[in-house]
Amino acid sequence: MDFQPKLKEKQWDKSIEQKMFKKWQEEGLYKFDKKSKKPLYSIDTPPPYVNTPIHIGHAYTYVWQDIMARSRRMMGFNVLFPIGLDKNGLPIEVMAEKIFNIKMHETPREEFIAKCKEMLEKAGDASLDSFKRLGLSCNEWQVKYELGGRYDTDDPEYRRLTQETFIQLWRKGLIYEDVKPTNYCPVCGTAIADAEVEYKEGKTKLNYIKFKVKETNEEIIIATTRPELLCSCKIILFNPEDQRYKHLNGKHAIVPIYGQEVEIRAHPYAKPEFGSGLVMICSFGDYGDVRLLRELNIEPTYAINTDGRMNENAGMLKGFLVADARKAIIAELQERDLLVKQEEIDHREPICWRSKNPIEFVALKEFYLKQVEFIPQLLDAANKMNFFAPESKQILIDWINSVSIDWVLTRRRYYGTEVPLWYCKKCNYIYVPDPGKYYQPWKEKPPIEKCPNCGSKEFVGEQRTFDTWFDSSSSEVYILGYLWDKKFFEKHFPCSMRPQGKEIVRNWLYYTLLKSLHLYGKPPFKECWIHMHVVDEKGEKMSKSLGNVIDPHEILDKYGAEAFRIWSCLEGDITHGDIRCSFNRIEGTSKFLTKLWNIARFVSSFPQVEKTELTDTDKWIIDELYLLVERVKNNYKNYEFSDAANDIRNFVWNVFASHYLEMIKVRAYGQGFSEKEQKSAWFTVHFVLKNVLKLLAPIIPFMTDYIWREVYDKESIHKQELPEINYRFGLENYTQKIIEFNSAVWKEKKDKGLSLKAEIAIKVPEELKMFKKDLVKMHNII
RNA sequence: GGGUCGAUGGUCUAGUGGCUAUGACGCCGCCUUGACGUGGCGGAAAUCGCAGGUUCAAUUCCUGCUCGACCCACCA
Repeated sequence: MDFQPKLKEKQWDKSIEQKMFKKWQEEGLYKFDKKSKKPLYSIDTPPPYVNTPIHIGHAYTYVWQDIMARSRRMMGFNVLFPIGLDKNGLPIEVMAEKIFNIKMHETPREEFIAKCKEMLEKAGDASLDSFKRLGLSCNEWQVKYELGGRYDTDDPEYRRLTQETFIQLWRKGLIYEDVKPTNYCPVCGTAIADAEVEYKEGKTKLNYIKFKVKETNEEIIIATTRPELLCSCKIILFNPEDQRYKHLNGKHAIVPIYGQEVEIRAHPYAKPEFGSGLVMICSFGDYGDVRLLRELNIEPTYAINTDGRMNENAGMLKGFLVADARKAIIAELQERDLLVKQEEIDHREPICWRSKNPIEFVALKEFYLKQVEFIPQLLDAANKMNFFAPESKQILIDWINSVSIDWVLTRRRYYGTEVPLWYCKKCNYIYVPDPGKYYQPWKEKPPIEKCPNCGSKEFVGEQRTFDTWFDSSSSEVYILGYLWDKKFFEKHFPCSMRPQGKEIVRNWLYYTLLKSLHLYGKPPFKECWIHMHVVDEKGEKMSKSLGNVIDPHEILDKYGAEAFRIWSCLEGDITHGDIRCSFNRIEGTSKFLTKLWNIARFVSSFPQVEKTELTDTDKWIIDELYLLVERVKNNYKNYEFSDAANDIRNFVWNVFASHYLEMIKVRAYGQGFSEKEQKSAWFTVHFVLKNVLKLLAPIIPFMTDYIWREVYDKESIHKQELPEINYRFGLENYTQKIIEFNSAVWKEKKDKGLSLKAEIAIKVPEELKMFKKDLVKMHNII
């Protein structure tokens, strides 16, 4: 009998991948079925920034999300797996400013927005192409405004949702307006949230300045890094334990140059060992100042304006930029012999996460969302979500516990979701529109004729936009169809899964939790998968400045998506720690693809037959398969894809191929065995292959589907469920012994310089007697 | 400064209070074996980050340190 494999080529052809992807799209394989009776599994994927190409970390984590989607689909869930693109906020504006060489605040708003759109248009959807090459099984790639649809965060519909959440929060009394010292980036020209503040290590000068004590006329020395803020000095502190200054308690100091009298007081904030042990508290030099003036209930004097320049409170420094003001005041102090010395010190400066410029504290009237008073509820809700890995939950808990002021919602930017408010020109009544429409108050009239309060017909539209995280933190509401199918939303909220990076727990996950708790009274997700980072060979973060960033396109071009996907599982588990990648091994891990391919080729050369009475060897491998299936299904359930992949590889290569297939080869060819025994082998090889393909389908979807369709079925493997093995024979304990025996025979032949086909006289151990016939034929034992 | 996590052959990983520490990639040697040389068999290669401690016994438990990642923080 001549056996012809159904798979002709000797290895996987990666050019098939994109053909398969196209076929999947044509078939609508992953389209979301709203009417499905299956339980829903919804994934709130992180929308990547549209204008930056995806890097290796993205590729890795989106592949893992795809494995989540595919494995849940094969576990019988109706999977909602939409893809979004983030097109909101500062990064878009900054990019547009750079490309067109314009300044936002010097450009008419309409025109600036048009420029942003033009830029986004040009940038295209490059990152989506990468995702398609990786084979992600998202429901839709282009269709918008429906369940499973692709979305952009600057879609008018998305913005309508953002505005609706604001209106609801407003009506619940959770939003208020207040003047507070606010983190402000003079370069971006906007208030920024605590979560947007970064720190930069650097050197700065600590200036020792002479003050006079009013009551005693004695000279005291105060060290400061912010001499330009002398004008806003409010109080001077020393440590209660500091004997040097005890006598000054309750006395007053006269601030040099400006002459205001400020109290001197004991307070533990002052550290005796720093500077002179005396610290001046200004409004505001840093977070310490903000906290202390709040604590001591002292009215601040703001010295810096929103343009980053000193104001009239700074007297002679008025109009200077902060950095220039510092130079000028130091020169003035030297002139008047008030500067004792300067020391260079290391310190950490708060900077804006986007512009990387130092932030200042300025007085701004902004809208706030209440969060501080909800910390116990937030902790409670956080604890109701299931985290993978469990220890990741601590990142969220720690952040919640550190929240100390409410969330500043408003930004003075253009390319963002508008705050939907109008103000009555006459009586300042704040008009909040009904939800249901996307509002642009800066260029539209309000949807009412006259002020409900005073009857005036003149309104001013709100100019500000929201913090981008205010948009992002409703993504799970958006994808669950809130805007288009409230019933569906209500039935399926909370969302099943939030996959995201550990670095944005404090904003994306936290803010989503906050809004969800405020609006729906429960946590937004059932499960959160928090991933660590892909780092370079040395364990260091990949960044453009270090030049160690790896573009996944190189790998996709060279090895294909399947190689990348199997590598991303075999390389390690990004849930528990950073992944240190070394790409010289991607070639090695992808060898498994070739092995699997050839196993399938071999198996495909035998006829597919009905189950007959099985031989013991066949029963044994099915027992092994059963155990594998149970372990892998459990791995999939718990998102342990690395364990699953390694386990499957080990079974397929080191048990099934190396031992089982070698043992049954002669029988499958039918030499010296009955037809019944031959058919038992035929049945078993296909049975194992079919189930192995199903187990691997979430990880390597292209190749498994290709083999499946060539060998088994016209319909995609991705319509199958994970295997359910109903046979048990109790023979799994023999595996180790079989492997040992075979290895011993091979070694013996090798040691004797014999060909593997050569006859050999060796005794099959008594305990392996049930496999004796196969073993004898396999090794040509005489 | 504080917290969390990580560190196992050249590389990536498994693992455990106790025989000669798992597997893979790479490397070296040998081998056509009716799927696969993108294969098979064999081999070399690790004082399990460093220094202490607990224990009869530690890679595994404890303490300190170094390095890396992430987060937090009020040192002017």
